[in-house]
Amino acid sequence: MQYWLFKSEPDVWSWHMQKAKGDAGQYWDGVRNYLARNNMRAMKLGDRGFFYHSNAGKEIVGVVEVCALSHPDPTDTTGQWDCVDIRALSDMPRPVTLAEVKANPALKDMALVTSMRLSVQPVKPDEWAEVCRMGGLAGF
DNA sequence: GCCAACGTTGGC
DNA sequence: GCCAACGTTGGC
Repeated sequence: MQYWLFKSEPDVWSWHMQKAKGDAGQYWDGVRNYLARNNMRAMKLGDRGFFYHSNAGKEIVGVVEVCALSHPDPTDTTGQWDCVDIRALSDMPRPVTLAEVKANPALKDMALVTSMRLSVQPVKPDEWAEVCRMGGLAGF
């Protein structure tokens, strides 16, 4: 299993809205960046991801699961952009802020810090475990 | 609202 | 294929 991080502006698509979709999940549309697209193409069913609120928020608020493999983005007319579906699995008991991530030496190489603008990022297993620990989340 | 970082576009 | 101009993202 691999780990990822999905960024969303809460004004556009929030964790609250994601959770309201329940187990059916939601396709992650609107990605128009090749690296982010390629990351989604590499995802497998059951891969886990953090849900991050950019701009307003700047914190990791929950955990999601990939529930549909990469497929054409329904909002794209050019045929070159894809998306996966994700569903909410759990809240972060304590949201982990960007400031906390930056302040933690163990997370200094996290893509959230080094590739600030990438909207769909890979997360290493040790980074995943550390963020879960910081957020008070066990069993993921 | 500003601006730095950085990805994309397009002229050559 | 290089690189300058431009547009967008996202932290502050």
